[in-house]
Amino acid sequence: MSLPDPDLDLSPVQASPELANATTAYQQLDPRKQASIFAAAAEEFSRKGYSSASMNSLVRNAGISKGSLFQYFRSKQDLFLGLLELATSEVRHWLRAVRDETREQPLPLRLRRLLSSGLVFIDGHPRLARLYFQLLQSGDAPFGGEQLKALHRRSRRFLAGILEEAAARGELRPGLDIERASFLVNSVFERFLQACYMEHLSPMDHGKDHDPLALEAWIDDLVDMMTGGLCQLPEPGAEPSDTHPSAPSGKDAPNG
Amino acid sequence: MSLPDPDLDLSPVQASPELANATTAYQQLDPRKQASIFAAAAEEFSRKGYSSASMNSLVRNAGISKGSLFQYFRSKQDLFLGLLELATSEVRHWLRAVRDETREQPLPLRLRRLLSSGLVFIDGHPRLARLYFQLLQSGDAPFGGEQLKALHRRSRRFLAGILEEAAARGELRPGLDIERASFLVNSVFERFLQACYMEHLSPMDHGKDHDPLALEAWIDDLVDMMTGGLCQLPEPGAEPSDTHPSAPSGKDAPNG
DNA sequence: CCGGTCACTGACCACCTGGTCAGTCGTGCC
DNA sequence: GGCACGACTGACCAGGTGGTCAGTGACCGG
Repeated sequence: MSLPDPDLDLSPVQASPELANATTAYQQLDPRKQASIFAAAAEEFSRKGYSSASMNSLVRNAGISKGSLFQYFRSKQDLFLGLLELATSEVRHWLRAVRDETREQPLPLRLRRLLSSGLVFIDGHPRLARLYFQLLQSGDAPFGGEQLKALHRRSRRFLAGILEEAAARGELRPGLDIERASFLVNSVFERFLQACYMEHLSPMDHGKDHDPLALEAWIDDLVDMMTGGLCQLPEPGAEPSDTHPSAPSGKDAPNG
Repeated sequence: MSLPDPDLDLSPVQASPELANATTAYQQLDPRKQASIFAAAAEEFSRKGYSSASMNSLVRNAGISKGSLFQYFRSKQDLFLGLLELATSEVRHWLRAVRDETREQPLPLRLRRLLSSGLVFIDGHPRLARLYFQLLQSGDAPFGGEQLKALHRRSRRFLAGILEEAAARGELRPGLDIERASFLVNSVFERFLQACYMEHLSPMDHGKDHDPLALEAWIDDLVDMMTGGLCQLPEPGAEPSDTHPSAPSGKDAPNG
């Protein structure tokens, strides 16, 4: 393979990731060294979280001395924030690309596309993805809730935009609260993507090593359930409680 | 109120919380001291996470000496695990109670009850809840993924049981995959409850200081969306993409 | 008033942390 | 060769960590 390290996130995106808070010394560095620092940092932070990550261990894995690292980044926090900014901007670009190229498609298809290309992203950038999700949740990041709140808001706004477009096309139930709907979709999406690489979230069978077909089936079902609902379609005025209507329509065919 | 410290979790449940991994020395302790240790530990761990929590700070807040603490608990990990076991068992009891007392009710109502009594639980046991949710997500806990995986599985199994009962009553869409449905419901539930007290998850307006009515409206909408679906009810054979059927039924009335 | 018991204390331990800086080394210029 | 430059190093720093243990003092039976 052309790239010796398949785990080298970012490499398909740009050869030398430019970390935001890096000093000029870092920017003038040999790109391969930049990459090894970036890789070691992403690995360390994404595995241990901010406060448990050790600069000593990071430096050991990156193959540089501690003195150098602190010439490239003023502090642990600087390095972490730079890394995060890169991760979130990467995720943002990917999300926008999928949104734009599916603009004309009906909602269920769009949602499926979003999820499945989310899987592709995670596959290609495992450490960035881990970093991003860890940021979304863990509370030990070195900044107050404001930035986290903004990130979550952006994430929901993104989905709200997609839902609004669907609403404009009449695809949504009339009267649906977009904000709450996007909260729901957001919850399921983030949880699903996390579950796909974090073993302990685990609804899928991780023994099969990410069988793509099985994951696509998951995606189809999740989107069907979100768009079509868990319950049988209520006949107006009829109580669904103890009647057993045999076949209302196609079994569980997607409605898009 | 009768209890001087409203934050004293657990106090309405049992006077002296029995932490699992405590030594005999702890069990023979003055219950008030037990409670103060428990309170300080829950506060410390739930605010900072496992690895960032400091035994020194904990000891200071509990008003005891470090030597004593390590006579009551052999290690930081022991204390943390005991605390977690208590939190999870507390949550489990509460969940089961709600499940049992709503057994005869239709699914949407049950789901609403689960969510709203979840709010009550969080209100009454803020630190326990924070601890529990932190455990669910943060990766810096002092044990491998197996236990976390089991916890998540239990959480999903609980909801799967409720969905199965609904399916037996014919309340669910035929052919619905219960496992995946419970994953979906679980995602939304956990995320909603977290959002209710963690500011940065934040879809609700936290300015209004937990306005119960607004939260109930959220709950109603979320359950409606999950059971009824986001999209308008598809007429079999009709593509909903570019037709604008004006009023399929009641605006967004719950279907349960 | 003694001696024994025992919960309790906090100074202390080895270790690790993020961060620094005097010194080393390779390089290229004169 | 001599020099200056600057990237790089790792021993070092103050401070914090989880954990220990010799010592203290309150209590109690005799």
